[in-house]
Amino acid sequence: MRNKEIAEQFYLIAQLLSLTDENPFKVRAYEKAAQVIESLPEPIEEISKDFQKLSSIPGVGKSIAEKVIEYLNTGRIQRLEELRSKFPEGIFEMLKIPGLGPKRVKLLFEKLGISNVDTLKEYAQKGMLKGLPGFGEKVEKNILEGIQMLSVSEQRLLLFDAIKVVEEILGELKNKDIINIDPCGSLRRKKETVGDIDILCCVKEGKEKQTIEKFTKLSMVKKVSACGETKGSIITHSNLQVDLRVVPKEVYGAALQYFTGSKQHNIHLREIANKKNLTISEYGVFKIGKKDKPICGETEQEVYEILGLQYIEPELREDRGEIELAQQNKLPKLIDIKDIKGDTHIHSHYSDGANSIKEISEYAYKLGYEWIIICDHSQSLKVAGGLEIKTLYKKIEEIKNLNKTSKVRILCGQEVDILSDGRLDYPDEVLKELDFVIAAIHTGFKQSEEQITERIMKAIDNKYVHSISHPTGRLLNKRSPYKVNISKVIEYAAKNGVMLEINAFPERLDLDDIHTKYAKEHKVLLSIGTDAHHISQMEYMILGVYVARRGWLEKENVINSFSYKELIKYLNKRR
DNA sequence: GCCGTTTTCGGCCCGACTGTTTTCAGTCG
Repeated sequence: MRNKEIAEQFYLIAQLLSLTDENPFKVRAYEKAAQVIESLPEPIEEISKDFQKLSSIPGVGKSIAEKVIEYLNTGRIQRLEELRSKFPEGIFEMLKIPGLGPKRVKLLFEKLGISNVDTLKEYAQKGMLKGLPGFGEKVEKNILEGIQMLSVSEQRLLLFDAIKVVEEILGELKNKDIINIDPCGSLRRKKETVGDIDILCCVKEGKEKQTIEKFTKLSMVKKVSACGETKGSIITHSNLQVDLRVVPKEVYGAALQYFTGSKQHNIHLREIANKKNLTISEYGVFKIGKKDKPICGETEQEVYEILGLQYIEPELREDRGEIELAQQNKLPKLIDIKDIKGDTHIHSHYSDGANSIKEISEYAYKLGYEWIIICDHSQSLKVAGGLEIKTLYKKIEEIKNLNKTSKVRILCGQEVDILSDGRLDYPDEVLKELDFVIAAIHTGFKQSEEQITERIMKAIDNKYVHSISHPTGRLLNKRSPYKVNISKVIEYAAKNGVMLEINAFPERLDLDDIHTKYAKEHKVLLSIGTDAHHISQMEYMILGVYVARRGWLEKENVINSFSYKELIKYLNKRR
């Protein structure tokens, strides 16, 4: 699957074009195409076999389609090479400096010949940028600070960590002057990682400025980058940017909609608005030409309604077809945390978990679950305390006994290693004694795409395997997925009635949203497993539900919504 | 470069803040 790689080429073209005098909309067109290609669940190399199909992808026209083909055939794009030859490599790094955009980078390059960050730093330190049009004392200082930032924070924050930060901010900020306060942006859309944090609020009249000032003095603030009448922007000690916007109550919904994004979703909405002779901003929906009073905007629902759209849940707002479905009133009814009746992947102290099965079952009861599945590691995974067959039988016995008194039904499962040759880590006569088997790859990450894909498909062939755990093996910010043709795995799982897991561990979230949606389209059932190694981690379930929602799943698509009776019926049918 | 129930040409989302400016350009989201 080369979608990311190809999208990257178009992002580069867009960046370089922004340095030229080209039509800015051309830049946007390349960016849009890159985003669309990045979000495709199918390998673009497959789609490209049919030029018609490729060029009919919204945002991909004839010219970009040709470039995709060119890249697939030759490994390069002529247009990109031309652009590259005009600008040195160091330019890309300069474009990453916060506060420095294409216009100024171009100016620096053309007037002073500056083409990398180090040179820029020298010039700025010596005060040699002043005098260029638009460059003053402050700009010089901001560039130096921007360079500082560049070296420290490259990574995006895990959703789970971002949620914690927001809780802290809201806790400090809340007082009687605040009427409403909500995190927006990618955090509200529950994206797997978050680049910065946007918070929206409305306050009692006359308290706007005061609220922003209080925000810029929070204990976590390292630097205040903006402090105006309606907006404050800070950098925290951990180099995270947090923005606060204050808006009037009458247009809170319009602002919430606007700041939730995504950018592409909003652009699409505004195009629809324009066709209806309307215009939308964070201050409401207006008739074109009548900017004095908004038609509506107190709630998000109103905004969608006036555009002739069904309300769209934040998790869907990525411009991946949700707007078209909303026009036809055909949006999926997304699964909710309340639909969850059990967890399919919890480790106990039999392997590397911290708690006993009894403790886990008691905690599950507190969470309101009907059932849980205890999946420990299998015998070859020695570092994680993988269970020898003898111990596994002891575990089966213990669960049988616990079930006599337990308030939640406990199923005995195992997370069984898919060995490097595709065999499973227990023989069939052992597997058949288990209620639930999830198969997973923990070794041989370096194998080729063919090998890994084959391994997983072989595991799917085993009639005792119910689900494939963390199907791509990625760790956010740490490790790329192993090379696996995941769309092929999804199609094969569909054919064989095997589930795929949405692993809800904060740094996994694997499957991701895009392939979860692809799995649904192929009628694959998903299992959400927290992979908890401590009972407190069973709360990660919500993260799995977020992925499911971003993948358009309804409760029917997720085994965790099954009652105990339905679950057993389903599992027996499979055998 | 993309796209089309007004169009195959002429549009393409919208506003806040900053810094350098005397009315606006650049950047960001």
